[in-house]
Amino acid sequence: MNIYDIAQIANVSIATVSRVVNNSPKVSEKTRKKVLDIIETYGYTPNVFAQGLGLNTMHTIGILVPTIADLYISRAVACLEESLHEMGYDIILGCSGYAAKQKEIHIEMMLSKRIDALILVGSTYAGSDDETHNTSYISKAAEEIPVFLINGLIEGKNIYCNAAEDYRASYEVTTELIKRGRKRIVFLFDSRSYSANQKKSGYEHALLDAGIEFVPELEIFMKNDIDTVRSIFCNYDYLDYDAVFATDDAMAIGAMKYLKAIGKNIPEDVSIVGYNNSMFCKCTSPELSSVDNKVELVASQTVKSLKTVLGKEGNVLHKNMVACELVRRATI
Amino acid sequence: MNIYDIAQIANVSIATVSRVVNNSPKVSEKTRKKVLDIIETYGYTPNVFAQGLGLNTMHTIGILVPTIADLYISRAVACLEESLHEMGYDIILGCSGYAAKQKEIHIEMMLSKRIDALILVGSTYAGSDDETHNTSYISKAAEEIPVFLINGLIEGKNIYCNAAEDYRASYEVTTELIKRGRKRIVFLFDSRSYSANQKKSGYEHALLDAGIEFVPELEIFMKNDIDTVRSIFCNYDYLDYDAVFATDDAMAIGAMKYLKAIGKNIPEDVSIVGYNNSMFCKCTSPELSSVDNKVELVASQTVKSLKTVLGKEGNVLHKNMVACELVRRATI
DNA sequence: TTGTATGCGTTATCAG
DNA sequence: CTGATAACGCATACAA
Repeated sequence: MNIYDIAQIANVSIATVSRVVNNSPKVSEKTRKKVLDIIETYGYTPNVFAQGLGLNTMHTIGILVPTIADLYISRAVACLEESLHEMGYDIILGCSGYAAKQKEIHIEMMLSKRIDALILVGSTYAGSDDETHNTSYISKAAEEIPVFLINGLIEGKNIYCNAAEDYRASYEVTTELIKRGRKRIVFLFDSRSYSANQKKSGYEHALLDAGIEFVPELEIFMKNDIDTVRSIFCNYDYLDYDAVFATDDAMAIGAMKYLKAIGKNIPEDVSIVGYNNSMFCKCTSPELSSVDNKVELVASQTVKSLKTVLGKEGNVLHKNMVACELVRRATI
Repeated sequence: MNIYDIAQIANVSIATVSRVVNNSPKVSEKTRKKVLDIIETYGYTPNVFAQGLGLNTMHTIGILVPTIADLYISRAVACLEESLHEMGYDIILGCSGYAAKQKEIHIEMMLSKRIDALILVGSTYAGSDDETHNTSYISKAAEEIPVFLINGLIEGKNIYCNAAEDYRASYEVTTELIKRGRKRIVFLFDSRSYSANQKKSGYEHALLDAGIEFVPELEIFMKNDIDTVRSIFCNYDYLDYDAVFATDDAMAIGAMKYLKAIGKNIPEDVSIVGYNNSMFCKCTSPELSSVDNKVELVASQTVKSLKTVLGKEGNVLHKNMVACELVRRATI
């Protein structure tokens, strides 16, 4: 069933049918109704490929994530999908992992699908997880369609960034720990991504400003996995720390489990703060204090930017930051 | 840059370019190389819309989920995406929520995008979450393309089901609890979906077979949310239970938090078992015992089915079950 | 092995 | 307000 069939049955031209389908105002009510009825009874749906061929768009947004099996990312995608769906867009989802090569391949695949815009979720797309440290493939994509980063920052035309103020949040958390008398704060991180660097920097500056000695050994790079962290944490007893601040909740929980296992009291002996304010925080006892980096807010701001960019209505800030908030539970 | 441009530059016909692009064997090596070089230098990419128009496919698979912000579902999608991407498919993701109306709308939107197959993740698509109890919209979709259910069971042509053996798992868990001396086992569930029903049935039959009285009040329907469960659980003290078996980890954790708060010892006073074996299990203390329903396995089996159905190679079982496994941690 | 011609189902332009 | 017709870019049957 195509537009010709409908036209023939309705005794009109395909142009008229097309107008009816596309809600063109220049169709008489009578004709419109007649055509609409026939479309209804015969169950006609326009062929998106043919539409796409002419319009060069299929009303589709690409969302690329390192992995969807991550609480922070999946929340972001959930939020994005909801708004975009309401706007009539479909989502093409890609999970690229963290390797540059696969990121490029995925973006290329999406571009070839003629998406209307690309959303990159996670700071891995703005950072230096791999040796190349190269984000030129993103700039290249931005030559064809607008690119939106969530929690990443890349300069460039047609690239729009929405991110949490991780530097500030990290600075404030560290400052609060210091105010509470903590002097040897372990900083756990699992990547060299843009946001990880921001967090690290905030941590370091807070120490500096408070006149606390910065001990490089206290910054520990490790895998973001509860069991891994827990099992290797015994290697760091010698550090004699009184607080742990992690760039992700899972690492904080791994540390907490180790500390509890060796009989430490949380937070009396060691304060612990995680990041992302994920559901995990509610599972532990004591419940984990964590930085809420406002995924939903960042996501909805991203959609807002996207809307105005695609609608060509007015200007859009290249960079859009949202404030985080430390959620104090029982580990601080 | 289209096929005509390339043809002109290479001094061949568009047919030849097309053949080169599609790896047709009937092109001389010399011509192939020449065309390939030009394609490379000019950065030509076939227009998927034009391809789709002729072939009526864009090599795209639709994945519909109630929500992607769920650990079980996002793991399933992660697994699906990986395999499908390798096979050259792109993913169109939809988050429908649990209401029938939205499910239908989403499926319709996907069908209009001419996806090659539809994967429905979660038993909500096979159950009776809403009054209508109607899955005819799925059968209708199956008239156009193959539909694959993950953790759902619907009879019908062109519908293929892959699910965990929830009935058996639930039966076995309940039996194990009984063997350990538990007699009043609370069963927590949050939906009337297919798999929830299976679990409930397994629970009931295990009681029956063990000669334990089945107490309807012990089957409690509630929202699948840690805080909610925790806060309403005080209403059930009168039930005098000695075990809690939940159809999702979050509910189990909510119950556990309440029990710990009122001073119960886990598992001495009350045994607790969750479902899905999610990351949450690792966060609690004591760590939560939970049924591993093998998401990754179910997902990869689904992809396998999809592959043979789309490849029209041989028969595919309409129903494919995989065994679960109780992961014993510290709450049982 | 290569080229020609046609169809795929729309949208858009232009003329009526 | 309506209709005829030309793109849109590719795959493919058929011809050479």
